[in-house]
Amino acid sequence: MNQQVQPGAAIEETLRVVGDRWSILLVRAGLRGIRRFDDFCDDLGIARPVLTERLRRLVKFGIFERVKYQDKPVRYEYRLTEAGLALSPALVALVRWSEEYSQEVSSETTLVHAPCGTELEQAFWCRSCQTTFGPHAVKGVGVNGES
Amino acid sequence: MNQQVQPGAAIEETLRVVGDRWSILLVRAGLRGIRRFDDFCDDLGIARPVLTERLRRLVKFGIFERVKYQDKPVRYEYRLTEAGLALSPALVALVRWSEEYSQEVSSETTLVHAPCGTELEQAFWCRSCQTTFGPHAVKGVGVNGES
DNA sequence: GAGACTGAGTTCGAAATCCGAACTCAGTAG
DNA sequence: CTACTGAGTTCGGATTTCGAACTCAGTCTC
Repeated sequence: MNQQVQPGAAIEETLRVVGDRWSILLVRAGLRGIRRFDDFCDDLGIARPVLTERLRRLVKFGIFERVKYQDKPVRYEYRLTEAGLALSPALVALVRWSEEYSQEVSSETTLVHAPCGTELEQAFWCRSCQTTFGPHAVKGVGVNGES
Repeated sequence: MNQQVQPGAAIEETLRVVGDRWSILLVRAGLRGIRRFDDFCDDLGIARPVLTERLRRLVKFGIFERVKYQDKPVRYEYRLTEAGLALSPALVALVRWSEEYSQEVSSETTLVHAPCGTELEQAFWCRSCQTTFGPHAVKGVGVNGES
């Protein structure tokens, strides 16, 4: 008996969709070009029933779409939608974090700025001030202006 | 039969720590200033045994630290470490995403640049080029230079 | 100094999830 | 006719999660 909307409840909603061990990995696989059921299955080592359920949910929330790619035996594949692609900043942030802080894994991949190959930094950008800034200068503002 | 290291396996490792319905919410609560067991409990509506286990794990992975804040009855609270704070870009990315794509939740909170109050944008930053850029210009580079 | 309260957990059984392995079903290839 | 594919579904058992109630040390109130 609860569930009153907290400031920032949106993220709760999001995590209810994407906040399990697999969904983000599925998005990641999607970004890597994986589309077919069995390929997701093999790539992630996810159990089939779970994959079925997860894909269905991600489709329902508009992150993947189920597209027929063949008629004779009717076959569908799963493609990231625009909303799905838009999750990539979050993914990148997680990859960056794991590179920096995750112990015990040799990060054999680094993210770079494609044109020049320089390792990227992630920052927030204020259009008014024309500056980048870190997490310390971020603040949440509610409709009624509460901190 | 499995578990060979994929490019970007670091994120798997990270999601094993942080990729459940609660951990990210706990970090978020930490960022909002919540520190005590019962407060986490009330704020998130998480079951107590799960909270116990989750906090223990997050401490083990260096995201929270358990700090004694009182002696008489010995009491501990949980504070975000630097590594924990460093998760905020990922959090912000998720909040931004939910603001933009999550249906059915009125986002009553927006993230802004604290000094000026302008709504923030999230971008990647290349130190060499002195530019910001979006996800399209991001590329992963392995130790051996594979795409 | 007896009773109520607090904060930080534990213990418990019931319910929901996850897993691996085997099965289905339509169509295709030889 | 048999073998194979891709995309699932069905199954029983193992693991997690849940809510509610209990513990335990110390404190506060009278």
